[in-house]
Amino acid sequence: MATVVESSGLPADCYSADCPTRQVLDRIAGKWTVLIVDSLLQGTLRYTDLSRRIEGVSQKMLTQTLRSLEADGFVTRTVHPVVPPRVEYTLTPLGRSLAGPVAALRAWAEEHINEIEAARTAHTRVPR
Amino acid sequence: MATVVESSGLPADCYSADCPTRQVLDRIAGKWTVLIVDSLLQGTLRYTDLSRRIEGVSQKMLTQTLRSLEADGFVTRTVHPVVPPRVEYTLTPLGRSLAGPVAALRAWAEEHINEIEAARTAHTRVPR
DNA sequence: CCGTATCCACCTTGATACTG
DNA sequence: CAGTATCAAGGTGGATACGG
Repeated sequence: MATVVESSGLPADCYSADCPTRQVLDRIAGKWTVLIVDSLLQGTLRYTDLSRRIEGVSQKMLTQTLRSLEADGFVTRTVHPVVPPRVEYTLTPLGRSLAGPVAALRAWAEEHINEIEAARTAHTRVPR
Repeated sequence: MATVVESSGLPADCYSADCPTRQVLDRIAGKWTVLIVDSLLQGTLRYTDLSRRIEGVSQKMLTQTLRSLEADGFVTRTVHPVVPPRVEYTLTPLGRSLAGPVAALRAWAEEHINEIEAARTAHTRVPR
């Protein structure tokens, strides 16, 4: 089951769009995905709950992101046939497991953001 | 040193563009950043080395990505004043440390990509 | 060898209006 | 309540040509 690997640690197909890393990166890079997943980590939420919780998201983007998260198996969508409609979104085990690497990334970001901003300052103060 | 946290695990400011997580996410989400960092993990490379190694990258994007990586303190750029020009790129300690969370993400992606693709197939086969 | 400069096609996002 | 439809704006990346 050894995968083909270049001289670096990166699989060869990571230059193409269907590289697993690329696909996951593109997903979590979206403006709303991480916020939605994080909101659902504690439990099921309704559509309106999400839209209130995630400040600034438009109906279009919330729906669109939820739909693709559903398609990828990260959330389940449950429609209760009542009036008024009641639609609930819940993380799947896959969705919950995504929170792991995202948390690692967040930890790294918060640990190193000062260093990054210092570099930016130093760089702009000496443009050339 | 306690940071303000919402009822979820996500810092409150993660709804804004200057949230550390958002900034780092946007950086590594770029099409070329991960490939460049990975290429430089083993050591210094010249501009042309990078362009040959990273198949499909245009001069514009390679230069642009390297410049912003430099501005953020991830790589150093060394110009040797000779003819023909010799410019070398090297990862800083900060740049090398970024490889950690990225590797975690890659490992997760490769571990779960089958599950994701299975979900996609199941979803398209039952559109409604 | 190592870039810069321009132009352009695409894609993502957001605003707005409407509906079962 | 929980969406869909449509349109417009901005940003990202690529092709191409040229320069020190």
